[in-house]
Amino acid sequence: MGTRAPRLDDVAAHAGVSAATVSRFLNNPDMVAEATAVRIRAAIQAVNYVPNLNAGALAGSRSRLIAALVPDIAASIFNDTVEAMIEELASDGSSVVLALTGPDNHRLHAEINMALARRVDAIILTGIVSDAETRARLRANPVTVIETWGLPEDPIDVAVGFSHSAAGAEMARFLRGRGYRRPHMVVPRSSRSERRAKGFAERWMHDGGAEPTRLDVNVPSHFGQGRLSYRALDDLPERPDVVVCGSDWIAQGLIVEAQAAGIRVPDQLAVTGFGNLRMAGDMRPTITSVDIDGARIAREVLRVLRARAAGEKIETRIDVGFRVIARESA
Amino acid sequence: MGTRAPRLDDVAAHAGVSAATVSRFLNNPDMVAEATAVRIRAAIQAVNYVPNLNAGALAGSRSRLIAALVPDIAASIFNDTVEAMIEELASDGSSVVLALTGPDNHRLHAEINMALARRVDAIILTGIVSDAETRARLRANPVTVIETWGLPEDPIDVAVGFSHSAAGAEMARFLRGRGYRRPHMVVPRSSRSERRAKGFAERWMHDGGAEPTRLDVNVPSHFGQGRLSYRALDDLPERPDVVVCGSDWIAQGLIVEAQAAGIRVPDQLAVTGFGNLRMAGDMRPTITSVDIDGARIAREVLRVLRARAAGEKIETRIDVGFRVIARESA
DNA sequence: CAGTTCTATGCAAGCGCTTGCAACGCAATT
DNA sequence: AATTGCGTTGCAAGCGCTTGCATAGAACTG
Repeated sequence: MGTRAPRLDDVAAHAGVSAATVSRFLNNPDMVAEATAVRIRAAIQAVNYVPNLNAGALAGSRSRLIAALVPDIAASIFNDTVEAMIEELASDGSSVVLALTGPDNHRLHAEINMALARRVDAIILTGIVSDAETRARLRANPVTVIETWGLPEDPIDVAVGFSHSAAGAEMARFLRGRGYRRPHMVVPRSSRSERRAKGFAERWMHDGGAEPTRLDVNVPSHFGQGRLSYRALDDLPERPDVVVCGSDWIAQGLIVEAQAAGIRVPDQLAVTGFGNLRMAGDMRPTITSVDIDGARIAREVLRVLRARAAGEKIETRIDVGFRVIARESA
Repeated sequence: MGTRAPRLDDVAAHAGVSAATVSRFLNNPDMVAEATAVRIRAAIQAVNYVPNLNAGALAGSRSRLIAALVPDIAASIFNDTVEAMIEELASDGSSVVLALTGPDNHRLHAEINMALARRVDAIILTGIVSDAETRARLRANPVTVIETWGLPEDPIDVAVGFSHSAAGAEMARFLRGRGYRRPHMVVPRSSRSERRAKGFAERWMHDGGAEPTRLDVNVPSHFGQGRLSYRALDDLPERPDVVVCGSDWIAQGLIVEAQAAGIRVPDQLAVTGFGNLRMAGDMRPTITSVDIDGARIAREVLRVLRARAAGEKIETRIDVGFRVIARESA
């Protein structure tokens, strides 16, 4: 108790080897002979050794720390992805420092500084759009930067995501195929949502439809906005037959409000969401949505990190795609 | 670019002082004279210095890293609290390593090891119940451990939370006062929920009511369970007049399913939730719930950490209370 | 004005680990 | 038998910072 925590030397002494060998055993197990490994394992147990990762990070080139920056986690559409990444990375021996940049990214700069100060092995940006200056700053730094969810033309470093405009276009195709004619969009004020809306509108008009109407809402989007968005339909010159929502929460809120007003979904008004949250499949009616495979993104991120560590070349834009999930609401 | 990253010495040389002084400027600004501070600030700018927190952690006694362990974040009732803690700690210059222990806590041990290996300044447990062995292990370690949300009799170190049984009891009192007579409980399989259910039942019967019926559901609880729970009401010998749900999600799902079945809430069936998620106030009908002030918990956590750092004595059980929020659903 | 206290700074010894280099023993090769 | 090569291990020099102790003036004190 009062005695200092055991160090590598203590383990080494106990096992009758040098500290270097114990270090190798810990980091590159197959560099040490099995007979030695056995003794070291026993020694670690015996002295109850807990390595000091800070010392390791200082001496070595890896900190085994990854910074994940997201706008928020209270009600984020990225939570599944973030959760999957944390689990995936944990299985690889790395931990995640989760930093929140705020809906308007106002803490982005400070959190990037934090990440650099900790010498993280990588910075993962999810749902974050960074200004040119920040992008330049990150590019000038040797740290690995992975942008997820989006798929920018010119990634800072590596991007793992999907094309939002393609997702929007696909939804347009889908709804047109189902016979809808007057779509209305509820668009969160984020550049990703904007791109989806643009992709939707372009495809819709390309296929001969009239320009869709739209309502912009603040981020983070939530259930309550769906209700408000429903009421805002009254202000439209013409009643839409389908409302394309920027998130499943908005869709759910809109459905609840519509039903409270005695409107049947989808008969009198169809609704689609985005994100394919678990709730979407459980709602009454179940919500037609777009699924993004967060676990897949997480796996790709880990793959990129491993490739980087091994010094291999990697693609800089990894498309994980999306899937429109047709359900009852549209 | 190809040149090594600037260090403390570089700043020191540039400012014409010793590295020690720069270190002090960074960590205890008021130990250095203002005139010197000015030069140091300029030097930091000039050489574009980013401190190395790993080196700092190794040399010093603080890592400025806090480990927050939670079961999950995809659909967690703790997200508001966790978010508030991350923000609060960020404002204090610390970052949070978020570790997921899984719904059954199966990764708890591994994640505690990770936290200890990183020499975190504190481990924060939220929504986690640890076995006696783990508690003993943590107690044997000098690290600060803060349990939140719960308020155990005998905290590992410090607890910031509220009495779940009191919250259950208060809900019983509230519903009885509103004239309900046949409550049914939907209880997630977590020890906290269990304690609330127990508190509810005891108070209910103490006040002369019959023993409430109950249905246990798996964690993490979600919207879909609410729907299933509604259907399960048919199996009850007698129809309840109010369903007390272990989370707002369950309550919401149950309401949606009841309405789909043509039942009016609360006239024909009342419902209450727990957690006071933002959605609860937006639902149709708005959901009567119990509010836990996550921001308050976060502030208390920071206060505890600061007090510890300053070597002050602190209470080991900090009750932040709860509030029943009466709304339309019950 | 000598003695005492304070304030601001420097010196240098670590903090606990990683890793390049060298060395050793042993098996395979010539 | 001499040489080469490989698999293991040890040596020791850092990695970049913090902090106890010492010091030198400055600012008091009586």
